[in-house]
Amino acid sequence: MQGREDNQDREERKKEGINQKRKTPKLRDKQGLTEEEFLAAYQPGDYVRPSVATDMVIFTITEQEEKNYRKLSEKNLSVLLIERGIHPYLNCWALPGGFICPNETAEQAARRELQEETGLSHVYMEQLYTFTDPKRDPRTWVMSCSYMALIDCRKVRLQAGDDAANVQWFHASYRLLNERKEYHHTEDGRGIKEIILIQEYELLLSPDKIEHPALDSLMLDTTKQDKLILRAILQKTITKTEEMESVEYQLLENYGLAFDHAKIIAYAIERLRRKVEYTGLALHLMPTEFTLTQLQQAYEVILGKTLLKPAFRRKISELVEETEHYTEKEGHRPSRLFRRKWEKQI
Amino acid sequence: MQGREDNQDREERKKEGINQKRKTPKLRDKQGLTEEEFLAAYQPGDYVRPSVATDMVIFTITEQEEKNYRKLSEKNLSVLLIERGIHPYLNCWALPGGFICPNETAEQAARRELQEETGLSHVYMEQLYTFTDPKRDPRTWVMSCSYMALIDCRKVRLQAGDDAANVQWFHASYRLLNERKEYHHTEDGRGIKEIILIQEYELLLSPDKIEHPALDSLMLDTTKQDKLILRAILQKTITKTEEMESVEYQLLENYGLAFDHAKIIAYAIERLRRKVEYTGLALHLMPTEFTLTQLQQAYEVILGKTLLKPAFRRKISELVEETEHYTEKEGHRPSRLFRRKWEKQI
DNA sequence: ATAATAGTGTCTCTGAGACAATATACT
DNA sequence: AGTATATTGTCTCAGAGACACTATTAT
Repeated sequence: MQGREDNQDREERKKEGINQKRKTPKLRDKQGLTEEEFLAAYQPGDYVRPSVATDMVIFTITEQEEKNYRKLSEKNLSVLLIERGIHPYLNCWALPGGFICPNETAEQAARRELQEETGLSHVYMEQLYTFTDPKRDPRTWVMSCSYMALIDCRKVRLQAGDDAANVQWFHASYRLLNERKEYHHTEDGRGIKEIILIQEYELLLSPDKIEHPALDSLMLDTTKQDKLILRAILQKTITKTEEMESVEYQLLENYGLAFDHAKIIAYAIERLRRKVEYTGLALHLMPTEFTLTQLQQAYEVILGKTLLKPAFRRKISELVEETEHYTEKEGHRPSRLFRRKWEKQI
Repeated sequence: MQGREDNQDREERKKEGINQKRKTPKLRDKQGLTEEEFLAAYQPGDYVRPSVATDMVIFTITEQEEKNYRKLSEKNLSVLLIERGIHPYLNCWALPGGFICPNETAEQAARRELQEETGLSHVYMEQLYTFTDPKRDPRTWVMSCSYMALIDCRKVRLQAGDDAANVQWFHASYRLLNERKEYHHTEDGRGIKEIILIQEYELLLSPDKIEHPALDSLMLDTTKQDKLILRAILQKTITKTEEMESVEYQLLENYGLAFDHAKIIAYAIERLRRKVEYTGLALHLMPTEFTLTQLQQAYEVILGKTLLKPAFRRKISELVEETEHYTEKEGHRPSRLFRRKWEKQI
């Protein structure tokens, strides 16, 4: 029953509370109850509560096979999506996720989901944002506590979930299409009251070519696959006044993506781009041993711009350490393999 | 009733969904239903849902009166707390906050709460983190979607809430007491499997001296006030392995603060310290016109260290602009007043 | 006059940006 | 041999840190 919890759970809560040293337990409230008595008598109110789900934006770097044996393969920033087998948004693609159970934290729920979908458990993960628009789910009131995970897709065996839906990496492209500014002047016309910056971003998600053996079993129809491009237009409105500033996202168009997941993905990409600049976040996308050029390519696909090699190497030099291994059979000079210098970074 | 919603709400949801261009509505699922039919027949499941509240960490800069007329007043970073008049945590101090209603977003709920408590509506606010430990509230399953707000306390008329509890600014001090590292080696003893960094932080909250006229009406007993110092010891555990890293907070001691609010405040202070370094966030704590020294003091109390004047002025020069006003009767050379250059920062 | 802060000048050092030059395996 | 990438070197310029010096008011 909604809001009802078993006695064991109640007992545990009480212990938790009492274990924290505090003065409250002996105090009596206006009804003359101690905290212990209050909690024993407590009945959760019968008002409406939201469902709370976690949605995960799982990033990885995928690569496309090159025809020229000498050239390096082109890299992409990719996101894992699942095709929905049920209403609402039937046959649309959605982020992996699920409802949070009463005995777990949101992070535990997210890790459980990640494990089910990819088989991975020890990966980098961080909480992104909690989306609470009451109309974001057409069924009922559902909040989404979103997470971002960074993984190396080579470690993954993709598994279609119980609901027999497809799972697929989608190459993500997120770019600014246009922007405009509005200046709202004060009544006397002498100052500025408010500035609004309106930007339109395009989010494109196209299925990655299947090169991984584990994906063959999914038997996706390749001809159909080429036409499948998910597309969303997001309007980002930044409002500034002297006192405050606020950012708001709106979905102007949305083709093939479920719920507000285009918003969540856009938010994740923005966060990733920002954090990559000042942390070693991108290293979580790499295999154990990698070349510096591979790492630079990862940075480049995330930031959407090319970087100068010497500057890049200087910047990340404290984050990596040399191994004694080199690449082989690459059609050009072999390059040294590096690994994460994770021990030092604490 | 739990999970039940009225028809009007159902209608609105349906429209929202349909307004988004998508292919789903015509599709039929395995039961042969279109999305419209599915939603019309949809009954929310009768499983347990969490309550979701917002908690707000409202920061401001308060100042203590100096005896020496020449010296500048000492500044503090302060947080607004409310004394609880009911169980649980009766007579403990808590962050302002409340439950989210089904017709509003978390941010709207937070702004509503801020308005009730301080009378302010247009202030800087950002979502912090969603705390989901199922045992964080001894009553029942309650998640907290936390927000941080930055305000100028001179604009505030503090109002005791309906539950007749006290409202008070608390000077916040948050500092590292000690840290230790543990290295867990691999079985063969040749490498490192895991590094754990354990830090203990002390969070102290002491009531600010009442200097604001609006606070006089609260008639706090000053002798009692001096003894009232809230104190929490937080243990921050950072676990690193080659693949992942995770951060966990634990409350080792907690005197006088309700729930896990010490964790939320600590998280907010850490976020504020980080963001102040690379944004103009601190400007939201200032009055409309301020001296550069005042602004520097705000930075200093947030970061907990002194800054060099010329370097500081260079760094924030793009964020502020001159006015024609000067301070007066200060016992030393008057200083120019500046204001936020908010129009340019977009 | 003096205490205390306001405001500016400048020297040094570091780090990022930009371009150049050399090295090397694989077909 | 030729190609494409690997790797290192260095010049310049901007910005942060550090210290010093001058200016100005109320008591």
